[in-house]
Amino acid sequence: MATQHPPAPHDSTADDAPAQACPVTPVLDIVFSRWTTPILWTLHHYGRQRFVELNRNVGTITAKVLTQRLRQLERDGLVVRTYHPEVPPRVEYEISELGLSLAPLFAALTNWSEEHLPEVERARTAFDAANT
Amino acid sequence: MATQHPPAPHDSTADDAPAQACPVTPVLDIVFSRWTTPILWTLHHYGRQRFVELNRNVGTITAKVLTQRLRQLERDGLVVRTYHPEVPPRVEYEISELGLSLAPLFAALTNWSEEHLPEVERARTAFDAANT
DNA sequence: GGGGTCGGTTTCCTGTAGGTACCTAATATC
DNA sequence: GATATTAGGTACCTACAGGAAACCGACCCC
Repeated sequence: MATQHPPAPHDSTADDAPAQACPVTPVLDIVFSRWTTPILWTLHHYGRQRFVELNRNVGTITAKVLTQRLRQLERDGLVVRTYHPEVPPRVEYEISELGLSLAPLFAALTNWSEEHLPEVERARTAFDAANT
Repeated sequence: MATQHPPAPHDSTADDAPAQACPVTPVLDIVFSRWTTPILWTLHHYGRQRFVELNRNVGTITAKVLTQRLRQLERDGLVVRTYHPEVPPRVEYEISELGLSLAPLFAALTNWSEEHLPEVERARTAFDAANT
């Protein structure tokens, strides 16, 4: 599960600790593990949706992976799953209040993207040009 | 290289496009691909460092992966590599100005972490308790 | 001439994320 | 009775990221 970033947490004994102390690491596994941002974004953009809708609206994700990610997001309290025991079963997903609290973070992200992405682009072409 | 998030970019034709249009996706590959945050954090925390120092200061990363990530970060313009053609070669890495522009983003991240991580913790234990 | 240092590079090997395909229960429709 | 539907679950397989270890060149020390 915690395969995305450095291995062991740490007892946070201040300064001899290397980058495990990097304070953002745990958040990344929660919010920025693969597919989670597109899912959250889709839920935020289209509102509450059932499984198949979500499956269509998020890009090319397969049903298996979608359920995996949704379980994780549900476990972390970022999305709410409501199951209706009807005859063709109906399940709806929506963003939780905790999930909505990520909004400023996403805003900061898009903001940085708008301001600095072209600069990254330029750096890349310059780098590639320098290494013929 | 772009293995972390949804497949193809998109010509951004507004509304029929699904989650590829998620505006944060490209930034994630740049800033939040594996090991990049610990590296950036270490460079920011300890200042300019040479390769072996960095290798020690970032947690358990291997030299191979460290060079890969540093190349990527250099190419994206987030770190600056200075090579001194001395006898035991000396190479120093430091955060670029563009890299420093990520500071508010990291701040937002740590801020969210401090405010909401316990809530995630609670959600997890509640979820695990509900699924005996 | 043997060993050490620095900044990598190369080769080999493995774990695992993720894809494909097929299965289910319960009903409704044809 | 055949077929479709929903929300997944399961088995199998593959690709690739990343770890381990050996190697390198140019010089220094001993």
